[in-house]
Amino acid sequence: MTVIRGARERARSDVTAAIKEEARRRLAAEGAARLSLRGVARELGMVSSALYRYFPSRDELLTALIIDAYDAVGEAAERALDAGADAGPVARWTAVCRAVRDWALAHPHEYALIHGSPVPGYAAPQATVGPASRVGLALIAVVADAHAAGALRTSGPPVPEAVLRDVADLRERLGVRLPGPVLAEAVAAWSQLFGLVGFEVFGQYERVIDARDAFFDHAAARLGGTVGLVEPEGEAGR
Amino acid sequence: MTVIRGARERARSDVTAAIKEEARRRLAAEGAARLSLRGVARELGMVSSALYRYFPSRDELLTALIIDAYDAVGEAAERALDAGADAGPVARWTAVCRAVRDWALAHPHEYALIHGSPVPGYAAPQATVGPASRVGLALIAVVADAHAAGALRTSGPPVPEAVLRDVADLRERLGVRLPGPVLAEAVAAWSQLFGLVGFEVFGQYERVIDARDAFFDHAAARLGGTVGLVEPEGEAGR
DNA sequence: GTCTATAAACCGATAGAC
DNA sequence: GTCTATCGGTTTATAGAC
Repeated sequence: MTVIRGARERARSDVTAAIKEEARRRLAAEGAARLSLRGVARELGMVSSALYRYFPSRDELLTALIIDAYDAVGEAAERALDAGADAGPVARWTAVCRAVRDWALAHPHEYALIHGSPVPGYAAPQATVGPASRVGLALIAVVADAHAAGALRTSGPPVPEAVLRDVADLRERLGVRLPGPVLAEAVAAWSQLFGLVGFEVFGQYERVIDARDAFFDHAAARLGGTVGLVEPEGEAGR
Repeated sequence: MTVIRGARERARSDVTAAIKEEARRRLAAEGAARLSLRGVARELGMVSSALYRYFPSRDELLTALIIDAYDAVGEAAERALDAGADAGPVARWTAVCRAVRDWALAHPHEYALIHGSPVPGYAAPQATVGPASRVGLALIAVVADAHAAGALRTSGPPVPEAVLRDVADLRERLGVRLPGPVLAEAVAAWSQLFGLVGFEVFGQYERVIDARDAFFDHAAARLGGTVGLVEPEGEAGR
């Protein structure tokens, strides 16, 4: 009995995975706004009504795709975070940024789904906010570790009071040990990272920048510098 | 005869404007991917085939909307550029950034049209590239004027050679007098600006940053600093 | 869980009358 | 320039048989 139920559930999750996979292909072809259950079903050789056994509505399918995308890019960032545990702070920061960019370039339509135009008529449910914050948390982890190691050099104009109040809230919710101004700069850098990535993925660098890799790495490192990251040898010398 | 033709052409441009206006409303309601000539016509009390006298296809209407949007945000940036001619470089830079952000917040769906997900199946024609560069050119103008006034302090790690070759090309095409590394940083800042704006317009700061104005101004000024802008009193003192 | 059939919409684009 | 009518598609979602 359990075996049969196990088998049934495995089959169900296989079909669910196949639906999502096909949906991602359709996403590339027609975009999130026009994603249709019927189109997915047709491509899978199923009939549209059969899909309703797996996803009760088009929006639920969309939500599943969005969560998967956030998780995928978040996981890529976290992998880079872990792999760079022994590297210098700037190199580690840049590696996390690179991981985000590489994922985005490899999955432009899923990137558009989570960082492009909102889908009209669709409101993201609460279940997406956790996965949505993974990249930001990975970036903050780099900064927090650098801070703990004393490899942080804050500078620049003072952060406005109102912003400091916001990040004090945020710091408590995230449980991160980081000076307010640094956390504020990290949030700014987080959003600016997606400016760099978005311009490249959406084709705005066409006929402007060809050396995309070098350009990105340089800009990402620069961004890390804005947050206060310095290479470890900077601790003593300079 | 000329009077009649003049009157006719004025009527024609009035209808064209009404169509675009209604199309912008539909854009907000259903997004660019689902924008339909039929829907616009219905809302205007026209019949769909009548629209084809003004726009030969849905894509042509989309192109007109895209160009209008680029021109609108570009004009806002240029107005801020001109208004800030007497201000310090950082203040002027921040004002141009603010103009872009304010326009985007006031016209989120048009912003999504030009800086959100590409519309599937639509390829932007050459006619959009001029208007698309206006914001970037305004930002570069701030930097170029600051450079001419000696209010630029370059710093930071060296810009990669390959990137310098790209911007050398760009500099020639734009006819701007600016050191390569500075132009490279300006391009990076240009894209990062749209990260800041996009996060706010697309709702990613929800429950993260409340003091949006202060946060943006601070981040924008910081961005200007990355490019090398300094307040004029920095020339002598410090 | 998958099927057929169906309701009640929607779309772009064109032909041809006026 | 606007109309009717039309072609040949598309969609979400449900009812009910198997």
